[in-house]
Amino acid sequence: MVARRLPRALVAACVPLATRERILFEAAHLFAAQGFHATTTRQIAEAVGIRQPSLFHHFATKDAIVEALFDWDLGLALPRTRAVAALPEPAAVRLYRYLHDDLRHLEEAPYNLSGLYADEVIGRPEFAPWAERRDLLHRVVAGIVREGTAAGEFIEVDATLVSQAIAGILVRALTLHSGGRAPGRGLADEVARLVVRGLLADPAALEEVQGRAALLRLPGE
Amino acid sequence: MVARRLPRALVAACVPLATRERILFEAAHLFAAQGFHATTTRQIAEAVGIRQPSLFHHFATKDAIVEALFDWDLGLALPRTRAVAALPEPAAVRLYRYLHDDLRHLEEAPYNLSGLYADEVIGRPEFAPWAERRDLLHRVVAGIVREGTAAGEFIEVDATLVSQAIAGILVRALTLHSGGRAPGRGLADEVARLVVRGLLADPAALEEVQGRAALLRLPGE
DNA sequence: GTCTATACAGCGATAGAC
DNA sequence: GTCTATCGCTGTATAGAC
Repeated sequence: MVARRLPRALVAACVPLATRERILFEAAHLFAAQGFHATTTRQIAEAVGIRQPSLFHHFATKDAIVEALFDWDLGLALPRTRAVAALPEPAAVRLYRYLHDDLRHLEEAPYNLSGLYADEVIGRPEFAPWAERRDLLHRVVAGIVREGTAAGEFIEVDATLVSQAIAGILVRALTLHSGGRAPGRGLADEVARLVVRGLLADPAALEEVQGRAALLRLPGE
Repeated sequence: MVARRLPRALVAACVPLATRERILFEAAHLFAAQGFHATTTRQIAEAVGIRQPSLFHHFATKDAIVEALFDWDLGLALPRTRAVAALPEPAAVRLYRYLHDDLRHLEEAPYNLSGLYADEVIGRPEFAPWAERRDLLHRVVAGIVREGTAAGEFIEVDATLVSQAIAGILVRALTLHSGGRAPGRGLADEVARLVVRGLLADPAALEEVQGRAALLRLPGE
């Protein structure tokens, strides 16, 4: 799947994707820019280059488009995060690796996913299963932070607050990235360094943490 | 204005506010929970206890409600932040004070403002003046960070990335708070400590920074 | 698989009585 | 200042031809 490593604009311009994929691509971008409710099915259809009713041949409802995007994102991120969290490594290393991988995943995504995690979307009762999975992911992250504090690696902090702050940073960093920042310039490492350094009882340990995180082998890789 | 220091639920239940204020209060909460576009004028009216057309006696349009909320928030935060940024103090002290004051402002707000800063609202062309003011505030914050790095107080970081990360944390911390966390439990200081510690070249200086920030006297106080 | 035509519900906003 | 009644528009989704 080399397409995921190319700049999004190139993908959109050159690669002849299936209509279903192009709907997901254009819908995600419009959701990110305008919000879900402000984006009409007519706008999505126009961006794809088809008529509005033709959308409904590929997705039964507008909500189904959102579900497909959630599935693509959380369906991958949640198992991977749990795998990282379960490794027999220091909490700082696991947290670093989680941050790095999540940011890379968002950076390399063919879709701009930053519009999905606003309360107006994921907070709707119809999407409650996805909200649960997101909360579960936050709890896994909070668990790593709590273990790090207990082990003396991290300072004393409210782990829930930290996991929420991380969620806020990730969404926001993504917005910045999709706003034109060159991908691959090290955003993933830059953010991971910033967050982990702020938590480490001994910030001088950051370099070793980053090095060990980079060497981690996840199950199935 | 002692009402601002009471829990919001109490305010809503006991204090007989003017209709205009109650519209702002209920609209802000609905915008935060559902998003702007998903919130209908009928829902706002129902929450206030009047009929839908009666809203338009107090606000000419639905957008005018949003404008009033932006004015209440940014109209106060922007001048205050600029005043803090201009003080002859170390960057760490100014950043700490900004974070603390902004969080207190959000905590004590009679309105839940977390719904306004989603792209679907502030990104709309009609609200471009408010987006400009928000961006200006971010640039002021980035300026403090940049000065801190230049002075050797802060580590080497991308100041724009940091200001975006801070924006993400603030919105998210607010969501957490409005979700039932007890106010006044030190959220403002907890978040400010976390962020400033992550930036300080010498994290041990945090205690002194916090102490000096608390003693800062702003012009006109 | 895409089209034209259209159903039909819900939206913001207005008119005018009280 | 609030009400009832209603307008005009836009939204999602469907029907059925090609």
